[in-house]
Amino acid sequence: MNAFENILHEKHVRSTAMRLLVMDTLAKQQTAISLHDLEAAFEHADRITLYRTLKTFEEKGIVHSIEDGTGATKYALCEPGCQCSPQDLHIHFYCNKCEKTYCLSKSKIPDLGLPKGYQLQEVNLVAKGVCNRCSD
Amino acid sequence: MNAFENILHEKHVRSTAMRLLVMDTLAKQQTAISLHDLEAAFEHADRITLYRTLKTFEEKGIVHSIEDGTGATKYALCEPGCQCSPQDLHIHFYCNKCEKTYCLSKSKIPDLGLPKGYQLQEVNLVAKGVCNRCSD
DNA sequence: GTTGCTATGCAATGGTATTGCATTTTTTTA
DNA sequence: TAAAAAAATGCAATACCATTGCATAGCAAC
Repeated sequence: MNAFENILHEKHVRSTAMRLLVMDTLAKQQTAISLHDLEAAFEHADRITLYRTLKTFEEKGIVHSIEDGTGATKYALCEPGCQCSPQDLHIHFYCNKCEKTYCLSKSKIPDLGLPKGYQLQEVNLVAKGVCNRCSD
Repeated sequence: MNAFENILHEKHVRSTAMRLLVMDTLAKQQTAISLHDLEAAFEHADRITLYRTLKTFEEKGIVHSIEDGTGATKYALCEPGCQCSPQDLHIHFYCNKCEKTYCLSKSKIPDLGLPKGYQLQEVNLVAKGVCNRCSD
């Protein structure tokens, strides 16, 4: 049983060939990718199956999604130990030059100081600008 | 010349009946609204004209847009003096119960502490949970 | 008043997200 | 092990939001 199978088992998601392939593909990315990107990484995979795989992964806390404002939701594998609670979440950075969305895993979301009465459940924070690779 | 006409003039946008109506409608909202919502506020307005009005307003810094993850971009009037730079920006809050998006104008975006080499230009921060009206 | 630019309105299109249903695969149970 | 149940997959179809092209109307400058 390899690492991916372990994760699926831990998260109570059945291990299938397709799901392992998707995890493997996501793990190889340097950036968060869209459904379209994921589809392009396979030769003969059905878009809908990939879509539902991502949705299942998201529900079960295997990937997190990012609304980066491009119109296409991006997905990336969660870090080990991530519960997807606001404290676990990190900043995402969308580069206006290379048009990629990066997980800044080490930059956690700062305390937001919400007004009284607001109950925080999730945070989607996307910083936009020029990434370190493009700013030379 | 009323307040809205002044703003349009300052921002170098021509004052038209349609644009003044849109500003008026936006000013009356307690929340950021979508193009669809805006359309519903008028009886006989063309969707595309409203779309382009919002786009023009956004370009000229009259409104700001929020990607709240619902799939439909939300718009709200900028505060007086807003330059839409990261320092001016505030947190948005999407309520999972009433499904509305609020501008928390007094809650500015905290310092993000981006890694070296990342140049910040814009920030889209949407906190999600239950708003103070729905949490009683 | 005429010319030219801008705004408006209608039509059409493209892209992403999502659901329904039939079929296959996997798991459970007898 | 075979049958039954549950879940995953694949194809088709759809809904919704965003966006562009083009023709017309309105305003502004000369």
